[in-house]
Amino acid sequence: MQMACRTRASRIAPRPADGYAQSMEIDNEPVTSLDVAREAGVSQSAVSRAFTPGASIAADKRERIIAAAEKLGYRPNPLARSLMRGRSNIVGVGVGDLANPFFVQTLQLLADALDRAGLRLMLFPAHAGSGSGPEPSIHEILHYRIDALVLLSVSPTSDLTEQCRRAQVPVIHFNRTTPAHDASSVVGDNESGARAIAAHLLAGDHRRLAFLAGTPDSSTNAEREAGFAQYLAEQGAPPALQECGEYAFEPSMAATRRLLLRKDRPDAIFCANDTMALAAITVARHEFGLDVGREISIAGYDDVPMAGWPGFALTSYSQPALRMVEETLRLILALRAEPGRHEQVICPGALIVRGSTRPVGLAVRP
Amino acid sequence: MQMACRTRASRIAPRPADGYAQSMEIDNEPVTSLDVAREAGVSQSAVSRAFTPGASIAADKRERIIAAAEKLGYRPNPLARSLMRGRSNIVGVGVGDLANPFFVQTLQLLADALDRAGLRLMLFPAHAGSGSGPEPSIHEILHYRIDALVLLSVSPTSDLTEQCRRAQVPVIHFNRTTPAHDASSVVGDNESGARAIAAHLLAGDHRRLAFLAGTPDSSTNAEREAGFAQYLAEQGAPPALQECGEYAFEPSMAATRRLLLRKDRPDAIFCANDTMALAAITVARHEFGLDVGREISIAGYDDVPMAGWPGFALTSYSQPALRMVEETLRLILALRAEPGRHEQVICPGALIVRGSTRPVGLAVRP
DNA sequence: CGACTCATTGCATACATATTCAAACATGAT
DNA sequence: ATCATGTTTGAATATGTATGCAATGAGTCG
Repeated sequence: MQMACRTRASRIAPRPADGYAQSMEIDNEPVTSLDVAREAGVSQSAVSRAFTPGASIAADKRERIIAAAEKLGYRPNPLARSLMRGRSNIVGVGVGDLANPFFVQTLQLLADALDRAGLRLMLFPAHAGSGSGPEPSIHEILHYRIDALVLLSVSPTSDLTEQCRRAQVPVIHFNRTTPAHDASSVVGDNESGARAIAAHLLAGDHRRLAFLAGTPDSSTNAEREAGFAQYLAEQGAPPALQECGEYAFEPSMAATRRLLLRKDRPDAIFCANDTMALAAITVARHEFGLDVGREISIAGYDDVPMAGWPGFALTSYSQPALRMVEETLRLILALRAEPGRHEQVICPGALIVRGSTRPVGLAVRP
Repeated sequence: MQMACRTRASRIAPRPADGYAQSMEIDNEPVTSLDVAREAGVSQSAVSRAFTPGASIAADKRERIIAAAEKLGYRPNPLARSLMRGRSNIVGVGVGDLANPFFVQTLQLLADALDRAGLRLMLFPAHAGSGSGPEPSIHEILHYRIDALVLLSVSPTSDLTEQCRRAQVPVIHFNRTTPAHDASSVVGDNESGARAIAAHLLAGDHRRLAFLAGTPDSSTNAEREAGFAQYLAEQGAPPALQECGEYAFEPSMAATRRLLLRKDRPDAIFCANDTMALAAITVARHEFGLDVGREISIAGYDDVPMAGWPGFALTSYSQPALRMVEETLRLILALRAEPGRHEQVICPGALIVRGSTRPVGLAVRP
């Protein structure tokens, strides 16, 4: 049972008698463009123009207004501005699973990038509960006249896609493509990456490969699986065993157990992301006593920071998070000029070889 | 060098000739309360009241309006609503370091909780670059008439605190207290937790304890350090060695090396959070070949999900993230009624004993 | 039936800004 | 000096909703 939380409450001192009220204790009323206009002796329109880049206003007058604004502590009210302009400078970001460190990294980079670009980030949960789709809150977020909607590996309902099209809100899928190619997307080069992993494992002289799959209906999983299988087929290698770990830790532990309990136990496992690979290493090492990197090879995908920890030394194919975020930002800026357009961006990664896979040329024959 | 990203662009088909335009292809113009009013044969005020809980309107009329609204796909424009009400239903959330899994977990829970409460989450980066304080963007966020500002372990500048007070925006510090107690806060019971860890380590019959500190100027670090040191002093144990890991992985690896290279190597390390403890385990095991949990004990703080992974089995003191988020939400709702008030909430955790510390009663004497 | 209360209703206005329009103004060319 | 051209300017209006106010109507009680 949970203990109750301790609480200590207090109040701010009441404001002093009205005689002192002129001292700037509490100025609840916010300062508006009209206040600045009066202070600078100009019209409200002029104040607005002073804060609108490219607006028609004399340079000296602008300076006078800016000075008055700073004196009063004025900033244009973003709500009123958004209402007028029909555009809010807000970007909606839907995130499903923050348990995957790759998306955490992405979110942090995206928050920084948007901030530098002067855009606000509205975060909302979009749990891809199978078939249920994102929460209803996303529909309200659309009404904020957002500049764009970024979905971090979230499957959208067709209803949502339709709503965005009608509201002229560009949708950018991050790390996922849509079957219909009816929206923009920024993804890694999943097929090439999977082929690179396959080549690396075959070169390590492994006999029996396995593929630990992620969420079956995701495009990343489909592409990684396809690239892996195709390369094996091209090289005349037997097809890989397969289990599903759903891109999550616990299910991947179970899936790894199933693989390692087989009579024809695989000697190499390619996991469709790093989280699953970390689970596979954990099970192989601590439950089966295997020497990962010698008796069994395990490779992942994403190259999250943890993959580099000495305890894992995970061979992986990197996804360039920073580059992908930069491309996302570029798309956001480009698409708000042309909402109807869409663009698919593919960012190449690189094979990162570490100790979790057997080095090429050092095969251990029984 | 980074390879260029591949790109594939396409345009949506141009809208059909105007003869077909009445088919609902693109309705750029959003539907307003006035449209609904006309459809339902009422005034605009009535529509507004139909969407305002507690407003004075007849039940049957409300139903008729809701029906008309659904038919037209109407939702009140949140920007206009916020402008009128002087409150936006938006909560600003400032986050410094998402490398700490505890804050990731918190952010996810907070996003869910706010969403269920019908509040929007505006995320902004607040890198606690020593002395520089949060980014300037936070000042603009204040102008959104946000309901509250939640800071996830971020040290605010006094300037920011002052601005929030004047704008009547309640500030809630998560996992950090302010020296002046001039704002609300939700924290774990750091002192008790540190004392529990100390008691556990002493009971394990350790001879030489060390404390791996986090960011020196954070309240969490100060409290955990104080609780740990006080308990040792009370029990007559010698004071702990000390190094600083800054709550981050790499610096903690270096700090652990320094500790383990000493002639008087400690046989137990209490790390001020789990991230640092994972680094300590990694170094002890892979660089010094130590059997963690027998030859050396390592304990952390937070009990993040990774602490439970079999590869770490980290003894830790849990911070109840869900409970803390619930309290934060309660505070948000309470404080927007009384902006001047503030409240300190302390949520107790629990000692979670795993394999990374020597079991009590099984001391290995040389 | 009259006076009273009370819940509804619509009109008008406020929220804080951006932008259209026409007028004012300056500039330069003829 | 005249005209054409182009830049500034402020008044007016628009964005989409919430709400104060007075008026309407329906009951209720005497």
